[in-house]
Order: sequence, then C-alpha cells, then structure tokens
Amino acid sequence: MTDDTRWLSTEESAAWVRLVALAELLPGALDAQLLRDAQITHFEYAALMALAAAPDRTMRMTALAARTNATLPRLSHVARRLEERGLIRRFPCPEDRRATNATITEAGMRLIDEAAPGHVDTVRRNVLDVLTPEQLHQLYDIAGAVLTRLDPDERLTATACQFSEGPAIARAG
Amino acid sequence: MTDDTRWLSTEESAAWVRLVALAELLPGALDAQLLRDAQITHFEYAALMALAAAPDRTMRMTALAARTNATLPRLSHVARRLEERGLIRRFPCPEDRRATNATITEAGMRLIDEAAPGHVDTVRRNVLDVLTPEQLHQLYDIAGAVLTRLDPDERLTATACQFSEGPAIARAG
DNA sequence: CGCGATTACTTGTTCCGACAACCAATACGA
DNA sequence: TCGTATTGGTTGTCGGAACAAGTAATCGCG
Repeated sequence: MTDDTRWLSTEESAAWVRLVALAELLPGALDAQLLRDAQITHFEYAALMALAAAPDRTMRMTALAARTNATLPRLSHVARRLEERGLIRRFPCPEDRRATNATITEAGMRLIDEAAPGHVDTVRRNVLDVLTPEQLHQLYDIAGAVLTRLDPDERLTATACQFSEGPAIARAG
Repeated sequence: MTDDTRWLSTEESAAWVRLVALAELLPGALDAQLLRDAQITHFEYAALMALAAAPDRTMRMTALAARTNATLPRLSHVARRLEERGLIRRFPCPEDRRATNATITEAGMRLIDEAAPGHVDTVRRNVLDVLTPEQLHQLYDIAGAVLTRLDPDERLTATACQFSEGPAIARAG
C-alpha cells in the first residue's frame, strides 16, 4: 500500500486554511445580522429573494430547493414556517397536480425590502469593501472555477437577477 | 427616511453570488467525504488536527473551541462523542484546576492519518487543482482581506502547522 | 388500458447545535 | 477571611436539518 498522495505545499496549505476559515465564518455572520434585524435566516432570505425574482413571484418547490441547495424535506419545513408567518403562500400547481407552487406575498416582499439595506451593508463591510476592483474580478474567476466542481450545473448561481438587491426587487413587485 | 444604501454593481453582485454559493456548498462537500470515508465530520477532523499539531498533542477546551470556531457547549458535546469513540482523552489541567485538557489518542492519530489522503484528494479535486498558481496566491490575499473582518484576531488561521497534512502529522507523533 | 417506475411532497424519527442554567474553582475587594 | 464577581466546563432543553418512509399523481411501455 504505497502512499501516492500529493500533499499540500506551503502555499496551498496557507490558502486552503484561509478558504476554510472563510467558509466557516461567513454563514454565521450573514445569519447573525439577518436574524437580529429581520428575524429570518440567510437561507430564508435567499429563498424569498429567489421567489421575488421569479416570474409571477412563483416557483415549484423542487425548483426552489435546487436553487437554495436544500433537500425537499428541509424546504418543506422552512416553507411551512414562512407560510405561517404570512411571508409566502403555497398552492397546488395547475399543470401538474403532484406539484406545489410557492409564491412570495406582499408581506414577504416588504420584509425583504426592509431587510435588504442592512444585508447589503453587512456584505459590503465584511467582504466587498475590503477588496480592490481587481480582487473582486479575481474572486469572481476563482469562485467560478471551484463552482465548476461543486455546482456543475449552476443551480445556485443561475441567478437571472437574484441579487440585484433592493430596488430591482422593488421593481419586480 | 432616505435610502442611502449603496446597492451592488453588476460585478459586485456576480462575485458575491458565487462566493455565497461556494460558502454554501464547500462545507457539505467536505463533510460528505469525511463522513463516508472516516465517519467523522469536517469539524471533528479539524479539531483532531488541531490537537495533533499542538504541543504534547494537548489543548485546553477553551483554546480548542476558539481554534475551531465552536461554542464551549458545542465543543463539550463533540468532545464527549470523540472520547466515547476513543479518539481523544480528557483530564483536569494541573496548572488550573478549573480547566480541562483534551489530548488526541493513538487511535485518533491513526484515524486522521488514514483519513488525510482522501481528504487531501477531495480538497485538490474540488479546489486547489482547478486554480492556477497565480489564482492560489490571489485567493490567499482575498481570503486574508475578508478574514481581517470576520476573524480579526486570527483564531481560525493561527495555524502553526495545522494543515501540513499527513506526513507532518505523522512526524508530530 | 393497466401495471411498474418515476416524480413531487409531506410526515416521522433521529441526531446535532445553540442557548441558558448550573456547578466548580479562582481572583479580588472589604 | 468572607463574600462576590469572573472564568472554565458540563448538562438540559429546544429548534432545526438529514434521512427514510409514506402518499399521490404522472409517465412509459406492453
């Protein structure tokens, strides 16, 4: 049993440690701000944003699950809670009686409109504003390369206008 | 109530979407491989690696919690499970009778030695090998800049030799 | 038709993490 | 030296997510 593993060089190890730390800390930072200011998780925020940007503000549960990297059971529970809070509405899909459609309500649109400024501010302070324009482009390429592996069919990034935050969403209303 | 929010430009939005997708998918990919091949989570792997790289393979619970971005209660539960599996051992700290030390056992060392090749392979296939050497350095700088905000006192990246994987750890024995 | 396979969700169970309450030991002030 | 505050960890409880099983509707092929 020979060991043909290609171990990490110093540079590789250093970059990897930082990337792991980033992936570890970023979700918590996003959740903390949104929970504090809008009583929703970042996952729920992303789901609401996806619905807000969809045609008729409506998506199939399956499509929404793919977009948010959720399992269908997980999305089902989250959708039930969001529906209880009046932020989304669910109804049977006319074309396919097996399917369920989810629509963001006016209250849901108001919530993300109110939450967007604080969220964008968090994104700016923690990420975007500490990078140079050149680094921003490098990040785009680097993350794109990695996502080729982690998300080959671009489920999470097929964004239409997913993150044209705030005003664009308001226009979508 | 004027809206002075600086919304995201097209470039900013695109890069941000990709970064969020990356942070969303990476932890799951790491967990999946390690759970499948070594029956441990990536968090547990990181904790064991930290212990393996520490002097005397031993750390205070508080220090280990800081290093792994865990709350003390969370680490306490994880440590109990690892101890039940014989991968670590806990004992009172001699210098401070309030404190508890955790040490990785021989069985724990064996487990991370066996898990390291598969883990490194996953890291290579999903991340390192899809980047150019130049991009690797850019990633180092970009993540470093963001971590200045998310982890100002470098708790997660004060790595001594945290990720000199495999052989280096074997030497630490 | 009609029966098996597939797709779309929901529900139930189990495990894990966060928060809070708690216990133990030290530090410090009166 | 006594009492209080602080630090270090563990335990209990609750909510959330994954996995698996169950239901319902459509598809596909004979």
